[in-house]
Amino acid sequence: MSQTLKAVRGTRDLLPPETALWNRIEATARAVFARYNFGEIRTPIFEDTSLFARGVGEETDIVSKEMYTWEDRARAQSEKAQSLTLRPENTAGVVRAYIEHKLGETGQLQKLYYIGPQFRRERPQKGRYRQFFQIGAEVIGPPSSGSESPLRDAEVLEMLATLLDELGITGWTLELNSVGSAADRARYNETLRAALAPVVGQMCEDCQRRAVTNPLRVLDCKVPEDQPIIEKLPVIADSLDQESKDHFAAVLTALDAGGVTYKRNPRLVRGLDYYTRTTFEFTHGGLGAQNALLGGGRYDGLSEAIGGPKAPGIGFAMGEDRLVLTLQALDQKAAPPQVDAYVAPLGETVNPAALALARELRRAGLRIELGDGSFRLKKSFEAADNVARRIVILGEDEVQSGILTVKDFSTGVQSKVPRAELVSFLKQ
RNA sequence: GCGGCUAUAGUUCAGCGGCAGAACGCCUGACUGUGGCUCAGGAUGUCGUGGGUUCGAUCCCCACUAGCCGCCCCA
Repeated sequence: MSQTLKAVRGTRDLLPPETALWNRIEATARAVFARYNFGEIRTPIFEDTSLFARGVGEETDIVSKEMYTWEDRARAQSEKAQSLTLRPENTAGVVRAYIEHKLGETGQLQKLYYIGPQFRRERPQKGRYRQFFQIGAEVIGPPSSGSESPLRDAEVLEMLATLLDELGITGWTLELNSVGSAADRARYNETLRAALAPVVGQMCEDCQRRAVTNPLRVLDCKVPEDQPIIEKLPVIADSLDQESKDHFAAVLTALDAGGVTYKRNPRLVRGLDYYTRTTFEFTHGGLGAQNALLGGGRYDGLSEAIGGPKAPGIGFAMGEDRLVLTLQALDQKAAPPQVDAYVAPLGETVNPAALALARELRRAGLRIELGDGSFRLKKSFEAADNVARRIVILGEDEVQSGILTVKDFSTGVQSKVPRAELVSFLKQ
C-alpha cells in the first residue's frame, strides 16, 4: 500500500495500553528525581548544528553520520542560512541553556532532569529507533558548588540504582570506569597505539581499522580470538594522573558505603567526546545487541568546549524505549485499565439521562465508561465486562424510580441503589 | 553504511503456479431488561509496493519499501 501514509522508518506510534507503561515509567522517574531535588528542564528539540559539533565531538559517529541536519532558510538576502540539527542527545542542550541563562552565576549546583525525544539516523533495530526517548539528568555548577566532588558521582549512581529498583527492573548490571582527563586520554591513546603496533596484524579487520582511527574502540572488540591480545594491552587506569585516580577511588568508596553494587570495567569507553573521569553504563540481558539501559559520565570540560565558564558536571541518559522493552520482557505489561463502572443506557431515549449520570459520577472522581442506548442489553454486558468492574443499568424504570441497577462482575451480585447513594456505593 | 531472515484478515500465524485459510477477536440470531458457557450464521483481505516469467503469480525471479537478527554505533 504505497499510497497510504505510514510512520517513517525508525519512528513509531505508541498506543494504549502500552502508553500506560510509558506513563508509569515517567511518573516514577519524576517522583525519584523530586526526592533528590532535581528540577525539570525542557530544551528545544532542534539547536544550532555547531552546538553538537563542538559539544558531542566532530569525529563521533553521532555527529559525523547520524544527525538530522538542514539549512534553515535565510530571512533576508544579506543573511546566511543557519544550519540546524534535531538533537541527537540532550546534554549539550542542557549545558547550552546553563551557559545562556548564566545559571553558574547563582553559585548553586544545578540539578536538572529532562524527558523527551532524541533523533539519530541509524539503522533501526529492536531497541534502536530514529526517534527515541531519553530520560536523563545533569548535575552541573561552578567548582565552588561542589560539582566536581566524587560524592556527586556516587549520588547520581545511587539514584539510578534506586530508580531502576522502583521501576521493577531486576537483574541490571552497573559497569564503571574512569577515562581520566582529556590529557590522560590523549596520553593513553599514544600508549595504546604503541602497544598495538606489534600485535595488530594478528587481529580482526575491524581492529586493524580501529587501531588507526580510534584505538580506544579496540577495547570494545567482541571477537573471541582477539581477547587474549586485548587482555595484555595497557589499561587506562595506569595512564591516569594522580588527581583522577584519587577521584575515582573516592567514587568507589562512597558507592561501597551506599551499598550500590557495581562491576569495574577497565575497557568501558564511551562514544561521546565530552566524557571525562567517571563513565558508566547500566546494562540488562534480554535487550539483545542493544543491551545498554542507560549510559553516562562526567563531562568536566564540556561547558568550556562550547564557550562557557568552567562548569564540571555529571549526567546520564536512559533509553526509555529500552526500559519499556525490559519491563515487557519481565512481564510487567500494563494491565488493561478497569474502569469503576460502565453506564449502560437502555434505549436511545435514555441517552441524555445517561450522559447526565456519567457526568455526575465522573465529577465525583470515578472512572466511567459510557455505553449507548442503541445497544441491546446483552451487548452492553459484553462491552462492560471487557473494561469495567461493574455495570450500572439505566433504563426507563430506573429513570422513573431513581433506583439504579448495579451488577458487580467479580461477585455476580446485583443491587438496587438509590441515585443519591450511587457515588459512595461505587467508591467501595 | 554492510551481511542475513521475514512481509497473507483487527491480532497471532498456516498455505498453495489454478475460487484466499485457521484460531482468537468482531457482527447477527437462538435470547423484547441480564453478559461470561453453548449453538447457528456472517464479514474479514488490492496476500507490503512496483515490475518480470507464465495461458494464469499470493506462490517463481528482480527491484524497492518496511520490520527483525548480526556487524557498526549507542540509549
